[in-house]
Amino acid sequence: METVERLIRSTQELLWERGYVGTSPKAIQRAAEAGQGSMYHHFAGKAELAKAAIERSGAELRAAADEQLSRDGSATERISGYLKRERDVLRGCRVGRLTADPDVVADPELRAPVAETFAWLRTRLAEVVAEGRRNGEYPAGLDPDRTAATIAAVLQGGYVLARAAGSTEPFELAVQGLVDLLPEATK
Amino acid sequence: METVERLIRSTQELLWERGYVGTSPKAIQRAAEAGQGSMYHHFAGKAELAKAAIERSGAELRAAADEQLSRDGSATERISGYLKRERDVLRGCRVGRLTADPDVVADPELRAPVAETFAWLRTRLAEVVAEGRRNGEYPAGLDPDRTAATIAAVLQGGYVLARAAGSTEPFELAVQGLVDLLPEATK
DNA sequence: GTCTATACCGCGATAGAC
DNA sequence: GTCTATCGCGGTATAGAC
Repeated sequence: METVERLIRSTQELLWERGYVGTSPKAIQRAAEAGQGSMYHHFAGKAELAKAAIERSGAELRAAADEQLSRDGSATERISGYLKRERDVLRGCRVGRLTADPDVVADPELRAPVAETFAWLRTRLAEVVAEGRRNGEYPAGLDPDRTAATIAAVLQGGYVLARAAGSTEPFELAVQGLVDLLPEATK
Repeated sequence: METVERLIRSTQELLWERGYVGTSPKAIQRAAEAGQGSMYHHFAGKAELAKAAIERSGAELRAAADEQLSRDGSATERISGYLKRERDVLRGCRVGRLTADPDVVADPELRAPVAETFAWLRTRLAEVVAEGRRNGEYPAGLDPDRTAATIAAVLQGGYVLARAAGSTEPFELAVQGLVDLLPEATK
């Protein structure tokens, strides 16, 4: 694999694990098996490399979510499938995690890919809810944008509760609790 | 105010803002207007001080939540009141934020107060849901533990979405979306 | 493109004076 | 109890050789 690629992937992993403040150029170089000079040749500094890594992680999150949400089935089936797909719950969300980092939130260049990822996700979820509403699965009164935000929040919050507990259980409870609350098909 | 008290409160603020890795003893001393020797006289080190600060924040979170959840009103009214009480949404949750910190999650001493806080919160919310179920407000099939986890997750996830967007809007959408989904009183 | 050397600063803590 | 001095280490980057 080329150096640039190794640098980006190593940065993705470290940002996921330790966040932006907790990730040093030196640690990235070690993980990527790249030298100091090599890293600074390809990237202006930590921030620029982080930006590339965050964009990559955002793209991967979108692809994975879209894969689930574009399957066949009812809206609830697709949403439920997305929520329950295999996840490394205790590692948390690689994109959502970054919102805890003040340096990421404060820097427009770094926050942008995070913002875009969740904007896309909420829009995509709202489409699925709207489809369910159109075909009579959901009542006309169900607001797609609100429901989409709730679904995305349960996931992100589920990670928080799981990491707090040191167990995947609260995540699974939260997800199942949400699925329970989704309106049943009004056949 | 006494030195110890100033140290704890300053640490609470810094942990909220910058997390554990992002908070240095020097920054704490500056914020608390305490000297180096003073801090190390009262606390063995950064970890011990952080533990005291996290315990304090957890106690404050529990008190604030209990205040809302113990009011008069239906279960949905109390839950809704808790979700919609005034919050500094863009600052996020001072306790939930810590789950992003690998050093906190890895250290049992630091994770314990975080775990206990959310365990308490989920239990308290489950009580409210169970009360709503007993008095006929909620159907018998509604699972209190699941629903409680979902409510707590929506809050924590709402913060994540809001910070990602740089706006409180996704938080408010997620909360309202959840309230919409809660069963209406079967009168 | 990648290497090594160098720089400056802040981190987290200890030591001992007052 | 609080102060200043000191320590070893790592963060983040620049410079210039190869």
